[in-house]
Amino acid sequence: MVMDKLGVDERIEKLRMQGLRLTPQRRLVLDILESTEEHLDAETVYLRALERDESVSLATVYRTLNVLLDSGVIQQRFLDHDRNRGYYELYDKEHFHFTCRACGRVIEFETELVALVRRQVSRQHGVQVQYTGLHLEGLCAECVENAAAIAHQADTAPTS
Amino acid sequence: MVMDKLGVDERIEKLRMQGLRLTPQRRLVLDILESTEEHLDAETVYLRALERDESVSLATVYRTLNVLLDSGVIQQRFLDHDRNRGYYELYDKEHFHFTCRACGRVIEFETELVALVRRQVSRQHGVQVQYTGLHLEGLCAECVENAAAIAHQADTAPTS
DNA sequence: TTTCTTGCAAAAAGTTTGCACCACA
DNA sequence: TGTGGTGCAAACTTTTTGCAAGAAA
Repeated sequence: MVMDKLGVDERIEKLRMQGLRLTPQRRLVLDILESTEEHLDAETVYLRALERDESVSLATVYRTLNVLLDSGVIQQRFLDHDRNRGYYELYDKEHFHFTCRACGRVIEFETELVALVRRQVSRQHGVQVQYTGLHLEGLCAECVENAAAIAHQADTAPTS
Repeated sequence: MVMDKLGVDERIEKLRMQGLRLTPQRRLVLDILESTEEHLDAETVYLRALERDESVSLATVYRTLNVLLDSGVIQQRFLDHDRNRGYYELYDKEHFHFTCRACGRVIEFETELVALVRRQVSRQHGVQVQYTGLHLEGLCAECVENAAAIAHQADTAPTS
């Protein structure tokens, strides 16, 4: 069974069907998002686009991202807690993110519990859920140890 | 059984313990957040603050909100999907939000499933979860009906 | 009285937009 | 060829910051 991952072509097809033109810039932005596991902010997409086409503009990147968002080909997430900036990624299978507050690493995870939450909320409030954003923050395995060490220091070195 | 809701005084005590000064402005911002069920963006807090003190500045509101955030007295959420702007609310019992995409209404809900998610992710990835953001979007009960009507229209009015 | 906080205004940071030119379909 | 997309620069929105004056502790 093939992943429910769409190829670039299928996404492009999705755009076409909406009467959108297929410009090199759009192809480029799509390809950038297609070829990474990361969640990129608009500026990063722009910088990567520049590497392949010196003449693209940031405005076009933003416009393209919005077009792709509207087409349901990509999605936008707000990952940070201290910086309000959108991050973009392909609209593939549903997954969620854990951000390490110490090292900034992002861990993706899946969970079937979210489906339960949706059902629960739908039933309790009569709503129809179209989007679920679940985002965890904390310390990753590596940083937990460091934090433990720091906490210990703090313990032994009391007032100031 | 009394709610685990903190009073203004307790929050203020929390600030004091961190060596922060208790200015009228901070009291004001805290009181504004204390006396609403809503999630306010910085500008709304500012506007409400102005009603009681003509001389407060937006900069102070932002600075105060950040101080309160750092003190763990309030928390910041990103609720919108199309407008990236921070919303602030008291750090009380854990709850989550559903935003109606049609009318903008925000419904708060609680769920014990989130605790399960945390445990699941902690176990699977060895991380330590410190914050959980869960945000649903969709249509509220009222808007579901309207949407149904609109969808029906779209069905009967095909190409273009 | 010392240090932290405020107000003001200016600057940042992120995103959108008007307009003339350009290129997909 | 015509409509929609692009680049550029300027505007907009949200948030932060430098600095001198002001006020908690």
